[in-house]
Amino acid sequence: MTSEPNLLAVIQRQLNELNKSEAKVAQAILNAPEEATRSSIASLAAAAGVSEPSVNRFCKRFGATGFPDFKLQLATSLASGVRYVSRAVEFSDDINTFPTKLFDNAINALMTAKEELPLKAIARAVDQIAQARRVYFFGLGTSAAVARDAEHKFFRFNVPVFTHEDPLMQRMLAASAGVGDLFFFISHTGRTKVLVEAAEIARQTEATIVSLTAEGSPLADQSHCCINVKIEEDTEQYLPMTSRLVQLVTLDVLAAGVTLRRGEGFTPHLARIKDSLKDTRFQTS
Amino acid sequence: MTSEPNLLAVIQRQLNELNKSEAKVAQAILNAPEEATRSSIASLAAAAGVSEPSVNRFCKRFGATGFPDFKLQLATSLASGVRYVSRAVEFSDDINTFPTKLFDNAINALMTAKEELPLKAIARAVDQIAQARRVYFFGLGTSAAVARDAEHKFFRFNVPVFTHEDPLMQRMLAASAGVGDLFFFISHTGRTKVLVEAAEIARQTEATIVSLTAEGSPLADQSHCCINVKIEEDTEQYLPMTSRLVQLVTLDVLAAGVTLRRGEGFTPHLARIKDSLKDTRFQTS
DNA sequence: CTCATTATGTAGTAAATTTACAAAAATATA
DNA sequence: TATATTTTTGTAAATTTACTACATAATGAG
Repeated sequence: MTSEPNLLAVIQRQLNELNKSEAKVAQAILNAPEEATRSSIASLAAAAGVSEPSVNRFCKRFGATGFPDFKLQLATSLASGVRYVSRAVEFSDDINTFPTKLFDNAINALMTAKEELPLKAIARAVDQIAQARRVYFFGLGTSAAVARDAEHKFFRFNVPVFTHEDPLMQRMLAASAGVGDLFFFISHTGRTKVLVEAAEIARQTEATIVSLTAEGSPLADQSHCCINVKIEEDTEQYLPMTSRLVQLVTLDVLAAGVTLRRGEGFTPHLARIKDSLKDTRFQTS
Repeated sequence: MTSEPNLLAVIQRQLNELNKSEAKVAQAILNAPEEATRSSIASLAAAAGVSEPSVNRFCKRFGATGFPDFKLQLATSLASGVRYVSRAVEFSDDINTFPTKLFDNAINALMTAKEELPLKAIARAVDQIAQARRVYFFGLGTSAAVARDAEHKFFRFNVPVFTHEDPLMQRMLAASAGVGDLFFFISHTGRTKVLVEAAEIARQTEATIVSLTAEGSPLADQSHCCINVKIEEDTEQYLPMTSRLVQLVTLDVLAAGVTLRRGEGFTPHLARIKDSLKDTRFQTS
């Protein structure tokens, strides 16, 4: 089954590559998706201002066998509960609308990322992490929190893991790196100067450089392995919200990959770590 | 729209009360529901061994306006039913399966949380944060990274924000709190001793205590306001993965809530913060 | 057994969808 | 710039699909 998880997102993404009348159809559907699932090809054609065959061609372009099949896929996609592609919070929103919007945006971002996971890069990064003697997670701003989260995950693999938010520490550690050291840089844009500089410094050593960042960015250029996660544009203006979620889950994937690499015999080790926390908690009554 | 959660269950339940040919139709649909959504009224009638109008009548009996409408409802019902299943990573998984599983689990966790958002608690927490003179975000382990992330978001609101991972610092800060101070505790279980103790200490002051944790937990008991997000059980044994994502998005919701509270006039302030980062990045070529 | 009621199917009709083809627009080429 | 070629779009006819009205069959009551 190759049914797309979110048909609306796919339509949204391809909006530019459509020709005039197909774009009109796309817009009509995006405007009122639920209605589209209920309307006939004639009424949708009218709503979009195009002819009926244009609607039909549109449907086939998106992998449906025809209009009814398309409606079915659309309905299925909508049923998942994520209504719209990506909706910005507005000042007119109230408590009943904006929380849902934010959750929807987060879900959409993960769905989009999931569709285009760079599996080869991930596999390679797992290899490199599994072999590393020491791993440094470096990020700044929001990505610093992501790096911190990664640290909490990866230290479980018997590999010394370090995080530093201080750019000067990052530079110095990069400079003193050697064989077996792995620097893992996290950055949404891949253009943060001090981080890129740290990567440049590390690059001059024997260390391996992996980055979770935008393809083609200065940071990616410095990396032996770049994991480029498809980032749905953050629609909100001032807070990076969705990109870090994708980063976190991607790091989960890497952690799981390393665990699988270690094999079943590694489970007791993880269990011991888990047990060590037992006494820090109040028991469930 | 009062669409039933599971149309198949409804059909199953009414099976006895149907007359002969309607029962045949019901059986045909129950045997192959997915296929039914794709077939025409003629082929379904053939499959059931009845006439086309019988199928049509069957559809109307179950609240649909006709056969196409029924198919739509059926498809919707099938889609939403399959959604909420999270699957654990197994040692037999390979690179093509486990990344998808992890993303699916993350998506499911967010969808589940979205269904049962504690809007009143969220609204209250927004109120309290918006009025606070000082906000402390405290978490330990994975939640420390979440707290760090929150710090990065909330400092934008002109309110002094602090995070400390050190339990001793947390205790001391809690002890010296006063009116206008808000302690925001983040904990998946709500049972981490040192965190609960810090909350108890803070509780003896004039400070406000908000927590993002499990309902009914010791930590929740200490809080003036507890935001209980529905946590899909982490199926993986050793790494808390999905719960922190829900926490992060919930904090995004709170941040957005505070922004909306501040009103449109606040936008320039946020823009200034954003601009301040401009020179830290390499320009896009 | 007959009548009334309900259930089911037949056939025709209306609607919706698709196909084939032609006109129009856009693009490339001379 | 004019012409040829390709792509896009619409028209109209063909086909498939769904629905309605009505007739027949089955069921049950008196």
